[in-house]
Amino acid sequence: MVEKSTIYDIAKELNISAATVSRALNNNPKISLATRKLVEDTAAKMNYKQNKLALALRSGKSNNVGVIVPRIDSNFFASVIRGIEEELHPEGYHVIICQTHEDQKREIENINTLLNAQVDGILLSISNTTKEYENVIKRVLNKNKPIIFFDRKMNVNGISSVTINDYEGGYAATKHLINEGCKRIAHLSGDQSLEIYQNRFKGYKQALLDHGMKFNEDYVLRTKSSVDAGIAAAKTLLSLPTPPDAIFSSSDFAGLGAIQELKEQGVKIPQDFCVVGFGNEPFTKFMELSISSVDQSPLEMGKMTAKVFLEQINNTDNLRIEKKVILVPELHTRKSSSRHAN
Amino acid sequence: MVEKSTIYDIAKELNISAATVSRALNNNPKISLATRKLVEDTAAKMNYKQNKLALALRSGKSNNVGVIVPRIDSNFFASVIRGIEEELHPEGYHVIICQTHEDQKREIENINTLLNAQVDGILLSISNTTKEYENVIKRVLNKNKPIIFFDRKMNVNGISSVTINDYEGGYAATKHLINEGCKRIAHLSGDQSLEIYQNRFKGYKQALLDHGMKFNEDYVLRTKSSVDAGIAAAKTLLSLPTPPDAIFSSSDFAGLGAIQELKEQGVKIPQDFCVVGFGNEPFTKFMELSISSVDQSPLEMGKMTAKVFLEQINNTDNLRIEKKVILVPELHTRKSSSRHAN
DNA sequence: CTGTTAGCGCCTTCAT
DNA sequence: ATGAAGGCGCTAACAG
Repeated sequence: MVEKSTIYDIAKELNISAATVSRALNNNPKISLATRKLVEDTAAKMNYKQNKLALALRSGKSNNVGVIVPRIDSNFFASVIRGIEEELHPEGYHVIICQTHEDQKREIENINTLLNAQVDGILLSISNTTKEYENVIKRVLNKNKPIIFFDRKMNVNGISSVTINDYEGGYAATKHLINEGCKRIAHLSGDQSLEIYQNRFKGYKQALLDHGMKFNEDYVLRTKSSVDAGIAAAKTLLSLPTPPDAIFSSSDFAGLGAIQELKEQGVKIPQDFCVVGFGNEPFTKFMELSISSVDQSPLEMGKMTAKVFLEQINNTDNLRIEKKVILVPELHTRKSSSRHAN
Repeated sequence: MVEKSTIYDIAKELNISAATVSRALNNNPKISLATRKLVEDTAAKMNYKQNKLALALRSGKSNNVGVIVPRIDSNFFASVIRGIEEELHPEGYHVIICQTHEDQKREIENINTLLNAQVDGILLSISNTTKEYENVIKRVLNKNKPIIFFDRKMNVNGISSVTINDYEGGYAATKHLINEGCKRIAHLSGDQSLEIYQNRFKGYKQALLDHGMKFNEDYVLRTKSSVDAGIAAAKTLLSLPTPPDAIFSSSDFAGLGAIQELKEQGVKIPQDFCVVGFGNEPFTKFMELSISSVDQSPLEMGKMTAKVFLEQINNTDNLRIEKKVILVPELHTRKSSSRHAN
């Protein structure tokens, strides 16, 4: 058994040309049934496997797609990637993963490396927004390779994106708290340089105003997405002269931290204080005091992102498509905010 | 600005040969400083980027590594992949992700696709064990490409693996329960066709015997790794004539389900019943009644797997190395099994 | 229906 | 110090 065989090896074996072998293997119609059969059998016998690298070099198509995320070990991003992979796999594409760790330098570096590796497209959730960054993005566009944002996007002309309606998510969460009778709703607002957090904040604010409630700056705390940040935030809020009676957290982790601190201080949830998070992390459902949260349907988002990429790559007319897909978030109400019968 | 340039474009621009350009760009010592500088500047000006695909075809080295996992959206596998990526990225390798969904057919298919894509190695956590499968694995070995198992391995000659000591994990968890005073310890044992679950089971059994406790077949339930399976298992156990007073679950999810059912039936944890899980999923720590669990240090496992791969690939002598790395599991005791002061 | 040729972009002998 | 040539493995255009 030969360890590695090329179409040339098969050709030599059969005393025919490599081109014929190639044609036979690729189901080219103008090949006699006899030779096709012969070639196929010999290929199998010699354990021939097509070298996709050579094919890629020749065709200019690698069938690889780069995916860039801040980190992969978060339920959200892992699920998005799962969706992407599941949608792309049947189409013969491979997914190459890169992490940025929220570091913009690494993000730009990753984009360049992926381009050098000749990926057919890049799907990414940005870490940051600057002018320099925008230029790099545009360079990708110039190469005529699809680049698609998911979740964390940036407004650049000609670039498609798949996001959820964060505004609506923030609005729904806040409205729900209002319906539960909460009067002073605080907000843990995340990194405001990112659109997603801006929009959750806007939704929160608008919901307050639409329901005749006063917007209070003191109730808005900029927090990181971590349990500790949530604990700290709750401490701050509870020490206010007039503490709030509810929190809409833009992050489940911060929400969890807040709940821990509230309990620590003997605050009764949901009777005296309600909490809603964002992200629908698995743990929100598992807790004894389950946490209400806004679901971002990451699997769906991944699949949709992949679909937009496929549309774009299969778009033979040369016109550039710009598609903005906005998924609808879904509020899952759980114990942490359910005062009425459940 | 040219959209795409090759060394030939640079050569033409400077009226020199492509070979010289290549040499200059690759820091070949026998190039005059003048031309090198010239080439570098022009390359920058023309926005030249090396085509890694061509390089890969020529050198037979793609700098891609395939990683095959049952699924990516579990904390464990996502963390392992993170570790792999972090270790491999600085070395210039890319990580290509494939999911099997525990389907052996897809696993074999994935291996073949990765080989055709000319990856430099394959890191995988197997889904299943059959003779056919073993043959495919051997075929990879014959190609002289490193293949490394992590977590879920299979004993094949010449293949390295990185695992944790599941036996020890099971032993420690069980011993801990004994120390807490539990007398009738049950075990939710997972898919016994996989080594990891076999070993956790063995550790459990041996711990019982070593401490003069009786091993009771009725207390061992084969369960899937899911909350529902845990609920069902708890129901079964509680309906026994002599129900157990503790559970060592080979899965955190099943452990969680069991806890939910125990509470449902009014059993007091940890006073009347202790539970220890396996995997140290994030939620085990977050619960109000936090769940004791055995940590598998997935990040470490990923990094170690990558290191073993690098060792193997950089091993110039042709001798085949077989390395079995076994990480030490760490029991995190939490409320679900802490009767004594915490 | 099949063979010949050429080229994707790169690097590396072998010359000079 | 540089150039010319060939080949990694594949397919598509051009011949017949």
